[in-house]
Amino acid sequence: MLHSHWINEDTGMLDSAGMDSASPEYESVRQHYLFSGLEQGEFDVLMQRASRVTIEKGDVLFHRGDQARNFYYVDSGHVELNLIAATGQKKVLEVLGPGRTFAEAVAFMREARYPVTCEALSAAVLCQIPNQAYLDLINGNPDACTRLLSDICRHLHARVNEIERLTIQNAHSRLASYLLDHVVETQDDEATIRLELPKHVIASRLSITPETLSRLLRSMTDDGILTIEDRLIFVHSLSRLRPYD
Amino acid sequence: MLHSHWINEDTGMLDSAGMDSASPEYESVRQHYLFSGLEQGEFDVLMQRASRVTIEKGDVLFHRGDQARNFYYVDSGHVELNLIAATGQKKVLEVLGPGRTFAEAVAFMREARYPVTCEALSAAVLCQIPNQAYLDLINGNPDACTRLLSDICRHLHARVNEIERLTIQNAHSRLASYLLDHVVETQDDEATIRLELPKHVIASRLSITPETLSRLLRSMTDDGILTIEDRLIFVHSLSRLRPYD
DNA sequence: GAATGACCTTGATCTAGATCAATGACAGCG
DNA sequence: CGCTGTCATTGATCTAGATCAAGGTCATTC
Repeated sequence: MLHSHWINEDTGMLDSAGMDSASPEYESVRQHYLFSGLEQGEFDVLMQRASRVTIEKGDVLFHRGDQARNFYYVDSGHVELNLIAATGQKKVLEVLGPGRTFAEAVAFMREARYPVTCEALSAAVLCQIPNQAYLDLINGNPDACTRLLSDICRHLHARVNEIERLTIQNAHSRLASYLLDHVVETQDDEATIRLELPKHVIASRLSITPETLSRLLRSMTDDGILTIEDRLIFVHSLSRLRPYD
Repeated sequence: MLHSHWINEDTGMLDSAGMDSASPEYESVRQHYLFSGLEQGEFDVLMQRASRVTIEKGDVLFHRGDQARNFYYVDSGHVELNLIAATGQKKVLEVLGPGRTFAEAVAFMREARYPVTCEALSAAVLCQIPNQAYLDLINGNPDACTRLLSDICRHLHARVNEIERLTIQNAHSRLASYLLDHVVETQDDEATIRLELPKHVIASRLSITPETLSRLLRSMTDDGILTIEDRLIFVHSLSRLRPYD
């Protein structure tokens, strides 16, 4: 279940605590590029219509097909956006941590329904912003509108890349790309990678099974390309990892 | 090669014939929802900066990674947007016919490069519109901006669906979905489908090989679900086709 | 009317990755 | 403490779909 200062479905107003932009805890929201271009007054109005949602690990924030009335900013914790097949197979599209927004693109569809399901990977605190509140704001704010366009185009671009990865790359290359995307430290031909997510989540992100992920990593260590130590991976030869990418 | 009244790369102005909005041949462009909301004066300005491009079958309009300075409206013919792997494999993302626009989403990225390659499937006539011309226009036209947002979100949505098809559906279901999307006539449990594209293009669109497509259609006819007659497919039992979807 | 080339089909074989099944390694908890 | 649940590994097997190879059907061109 969701444990939250929940928004009243009918009035769109807060049931309990509202968000006060003066409160330092929402300064982080203010920094996000979707909001940074707003006047302080505009931002205040927006935050008055926003609310705070606390969810526990495994909670579902919304299901695919639900009416989309809000979008979200992640304060703390992690959530995943996934697709679930009739057969029960799950594909993780994206994992979002603090500072990221999601579902903002859905706000602008007429018959707005979430195209994905959102599930918490850990306890998380979110800022929930009604689509209409934001729409009211950018109507008459061409600057914010252009920024939003650019934001959504980046998403679109990311999806095109994802389709490419799925169709013209194999599991091996997808893993290599993923690893190269998560390097935390590098020097010469070596690098250190920190796996922030449980392996089975990474597997789903890469559209492979946990077994296959395990075997791929195994074969890479056997080939001497890398060493695994708990959640840390040491790449000994970036030049041998990269060709797969 | 491209045979066109080509736009001058440096000045962004026409080398030869410009587009005159008064000319009846551009009325179709005017109808498109990206332009229908514009004032006549705005539209005229836009068309003065647009140009006409004629391409032959197999011509490449732009390559993936090229600087994106224009987007396009299809007057006649068909073009495909594809991705090509290092190994030479090709994946067709989308096929566009008369009345469709493409690459408009790229206009709003800062470092704008085409994320796909555009190739003509047949001789085609396109209307080429400089991104900047359209950007100038919607700057100060919140209505056009919102419509554009909605357009791009629909694209985004389509990509999410595509990813779903690729990851949690198999080739059989993808074909079924494709067929159901291309029904031209239906009654009761039967339907007629017209294949507008060569089978190998359809195959790539579905991310399968032509051989597999041929075999899948074969097995469906063997099962009595459908009959194929040249480019026409008669579905005898939609209820047996649909479950795959 | 042979020749070329674009499509499509069909068969034989191969393979990446899934699935099924068993076992470990831990963490939390009564 | 042993118990239960979660996560990861490893092996054995299976399979969807790719790849390779060979024809077959047209339309176009010389």
